[in-house]
Amino acid sequence: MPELPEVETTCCGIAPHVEGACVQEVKVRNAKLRWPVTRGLNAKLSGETLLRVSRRAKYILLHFEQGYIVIHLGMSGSLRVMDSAETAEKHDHVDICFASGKCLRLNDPRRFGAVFWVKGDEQQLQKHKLFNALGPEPLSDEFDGKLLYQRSRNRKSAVKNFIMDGHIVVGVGNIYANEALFMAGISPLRAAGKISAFRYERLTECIKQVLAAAIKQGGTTLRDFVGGDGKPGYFKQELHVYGRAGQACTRCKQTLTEVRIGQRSSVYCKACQR
DNA sequence: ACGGCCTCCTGACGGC
DNA sequence: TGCCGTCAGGAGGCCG
Repeated sequence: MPELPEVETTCCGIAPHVEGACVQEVKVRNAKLRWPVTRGLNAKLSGETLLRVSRRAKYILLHFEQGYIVIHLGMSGSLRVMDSAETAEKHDHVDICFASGKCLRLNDPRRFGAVFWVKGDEQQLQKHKLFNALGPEPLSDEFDGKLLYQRSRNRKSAVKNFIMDGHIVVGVGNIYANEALFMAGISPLRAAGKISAFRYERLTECIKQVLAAAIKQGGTTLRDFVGGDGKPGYFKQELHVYGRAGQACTRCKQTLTEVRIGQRSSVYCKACQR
């Protein structure tokens, strides 16, 4: 499941191959993604230059003169740069083909992903319903312990849900929420409003650390995002709790506990996390 | 404003 | 071998 590090790595991986490229054709084989793929993309973008690739939260932004193609990978999506002539396989839903003969191809088995057009400049994008209420980027200076502390006052929800709420901070998915809470020694079940400023400082640092480590590791797998051989692999970062329910805590050896918080699997150590 | 649940979808997996 | 039920999971939408 693409988490922020995979999305970031995808952006970095594709950017050198598509920035400055001229769109020849946009092929939509299946428009039924999370939302219908914007109609008329081919007519709108043929002949236009892809100016820049960037990212906001887990949305990948392809900048054009008149607006943005916004891509979300959902749970199972991947983007690769390949020859346009390469036969499309099952779940290859959208191609953005360039005059160079290369294309950007979206594969998404579960179709929780999205491809849509937002007209206008950056200000217009910011005003978009999906972007106007987003919290800061987790790796930015704007995201700090003070912010988490202040915004969590009087909140009764579990801290794990709190840090996964994109209105508070973007890009913290299930895997890294679990890992950061383990690293910070905080129970995922603890009420967000009952955590001290001191512990939020620590949690903030842990979130930044796990994400930065994963992104750094992603840099070594950049080649996976280019070419037709297989699908991009996600990072096999050493995980301390996620997916390890029933196994021994790497710190104290006690058996890790699994609970469901907000329909999501959460694994933690009852001894190390309070 | 907040919290909790629902929904989209398919591959993987377990049971028989 | 095959069929069927079950489940995960990002995150917006909706309801109370």
